[in-house]
Amino acid sequence: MSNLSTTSDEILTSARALIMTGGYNGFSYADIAAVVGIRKASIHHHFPSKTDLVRTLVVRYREDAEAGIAGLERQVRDPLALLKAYASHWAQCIEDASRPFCVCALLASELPALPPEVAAEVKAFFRFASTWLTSVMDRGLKDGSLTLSSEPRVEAEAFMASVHGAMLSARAYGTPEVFATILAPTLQRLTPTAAR
Amino acid sequence: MSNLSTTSDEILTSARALIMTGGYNGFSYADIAAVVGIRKASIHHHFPSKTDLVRTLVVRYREDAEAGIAGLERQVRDPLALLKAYASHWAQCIEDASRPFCVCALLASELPALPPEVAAEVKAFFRFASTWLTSVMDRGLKDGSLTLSSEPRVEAEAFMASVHGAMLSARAYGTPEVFATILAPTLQRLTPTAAR
DNA sequence: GACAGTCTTCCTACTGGAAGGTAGATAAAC
DNA sequence: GTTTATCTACCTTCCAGTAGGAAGACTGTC
Repeated sequence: MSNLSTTSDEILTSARALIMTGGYNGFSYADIAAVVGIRKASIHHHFPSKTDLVRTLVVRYREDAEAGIAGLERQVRDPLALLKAYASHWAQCIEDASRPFCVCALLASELPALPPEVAAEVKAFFRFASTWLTSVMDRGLKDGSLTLSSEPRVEAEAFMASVHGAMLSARAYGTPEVFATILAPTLQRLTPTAAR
Repeated sequence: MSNLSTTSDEILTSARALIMTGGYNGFSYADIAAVVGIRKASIHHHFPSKTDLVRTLVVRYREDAEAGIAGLERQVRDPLALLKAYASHWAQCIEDASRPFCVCALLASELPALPPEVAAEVKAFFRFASTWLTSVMDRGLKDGSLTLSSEPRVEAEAFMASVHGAMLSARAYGTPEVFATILAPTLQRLTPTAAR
């Protein structure tokens, strides 16, 4: 059982990287086969259809995100610090080019053209991220560690939009630093005056 | 000469709509042919390759945007009002589903997988939008009609990121109103205290 | 004003390759 | 001896793109 799931993991990993660069229609089974070193047909053994593959990948992506957030919450308590950690996590992923774009952000942009099963999982990712960020904003409002100018839910949506938009700009300009540059004033604005 | 360019315009218009829903690899010449009512081969007469077609489309898209902005600048002088007009233009496009997504935002997300000629034009669009927004922020800073918490250029990038991110969220949730909800606090923050 | 030649636009018919996916065999693992 | 993972070989459909021709519109010449 030790490496029983290794091949399917490799398939998912390479598919994730390929989606991150070109979206759902930007890769094929042949591309994955070339990376993993197996034949196209073997991929169909693990994932009967492309829809299965990408749906599984998005589910896994969300589970990884949930685990990452849970781990972060264990280490960091302060709401502002949580938002900063989240932003700098992405800043690092973009700057070292390891994960230059959010899989679900890219898929969401193509949402109307996606198989319904995949679209549903992408929407679920957005709901998860929104729920978490809203809870962070809520805690920040209650303990005064965040300065909100709107309801927590609206602040959460605005924050997520900034992250996704900043990601897009970093890609468009080809300058990863733009991400951090854009996020800085957003985080600054959420910081209580006393802590500045 | 009256309708000499009509077919090529129809091709560009339908291609734009198709790109807006599924990106560069989300449509084919066959799709356009079905919409316009001509054969695939006829499209190649107007646009020899798909790269030509999409490059032309993006150039046109930017020219249209430039003309739209120029028209807006003639009608509206106040920087804050300009930003509000820009935001509500998109809010309307998204809500009436006429232009549910920015062509260049979608293409930018697939940037690494795009033909270089197309990628270059997409980048040019981002530079144009950024330059214009920076000039608006600059004027707002100088005449005091905007409250900036960073340099004009950074504010401009942050504003553009919010617009693109809000667009994405509206699409992901399937709720167009989210766009305006996210932009509201952004515009609020830029409004001078005296004018609130 | 008629004719000839050219240009524009669109057509049918086709090509080579890539797409997602299937059938069925093989061989090792449990 | 069944299950798992992989293979070769193949299928169908779709893709971008090409060749070559038909029909009409435009243009220059007599």
